[in-house]
Amino acid sequence: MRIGDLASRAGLTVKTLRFYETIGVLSEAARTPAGYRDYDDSALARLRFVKAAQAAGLTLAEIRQVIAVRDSDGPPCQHVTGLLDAHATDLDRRITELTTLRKDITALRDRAGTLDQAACDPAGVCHVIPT
Amino acid sequence: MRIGDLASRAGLTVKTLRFYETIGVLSEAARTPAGYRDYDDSALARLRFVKAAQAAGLTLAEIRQVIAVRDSDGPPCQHVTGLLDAHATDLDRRITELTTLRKDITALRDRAGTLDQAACDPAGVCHVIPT
DNA sequence: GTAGAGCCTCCCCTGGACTGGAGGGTCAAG
DNA sequence: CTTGACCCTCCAGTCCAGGGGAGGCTCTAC
Repeated sequence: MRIGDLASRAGLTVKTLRFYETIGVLSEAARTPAGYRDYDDSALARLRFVKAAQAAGLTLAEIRQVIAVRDSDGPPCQHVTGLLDAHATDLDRRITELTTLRKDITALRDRAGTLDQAACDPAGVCHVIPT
Repeated sequence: MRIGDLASRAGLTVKTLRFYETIGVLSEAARTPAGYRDYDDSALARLRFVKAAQAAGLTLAEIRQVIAVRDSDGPPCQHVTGLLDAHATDLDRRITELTTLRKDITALRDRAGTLDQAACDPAGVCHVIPT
């Protein structure tokens, strides 16, 4: 099938598929005599994996790595679970950070209600944000 | 004071200060006859505000806007509280997304323990990530 | 007078995942 | 035979907050 067919079947754009090829997430396709890319169903399976892995929080660079492991060392399951663990740890950290920031913003917002706008000092730009 | 002094007092780099000037977060400084930037204490106060606003989650583009409002319309307090509210809403959404993703990863990770690595199908790259 | 620290401008680089456009070739239908 | 949809490559830009380094001036201390 041609790139446009594959793109619409996978729910992606043609641009995205060519981009995936350049970064090594999608392997180079066969070509028709005219130079058009010619894909088979394995490409679609590959793209489904890429989408699922992205949904699981993996980056395209990581996904490319996983594919490389699969192609050279066999089942990349251990590598994948390692990535999942790393992402879980990272997510915990980020969620904590964002939750802290959320609380800080709430505190600032609450305090803002008690302030007199006329008392806002130009030197500090705005007293809603304490320096 | 010269740019290096201001940078160390503000806890920033010289590069950062020049960058802030180009994007309009720090106003253009006076120059010595040799062309060196020459700052007064108001620049330090400005930088303190910028850091505090960043810590509150505002982007440099938003901070520049706030400063512009201050310089043309007076106290930007209302503008600032609006930004805080918008960021709070955005944070709530992002925290929800990340928490959902965290749960999904935990589920995948738990399921991975029950899978047989030998049964990992090459066509799907890795069965730890269900497509 | 000379070393070294500090300053200047200018332009490119990063990461992440694409997107847009220019300029041109190919294919199927009418 | 032409129109329009589709395909090709290559270049460049998006967002965000800076960092790196070249090539060249200036200032201070010894």
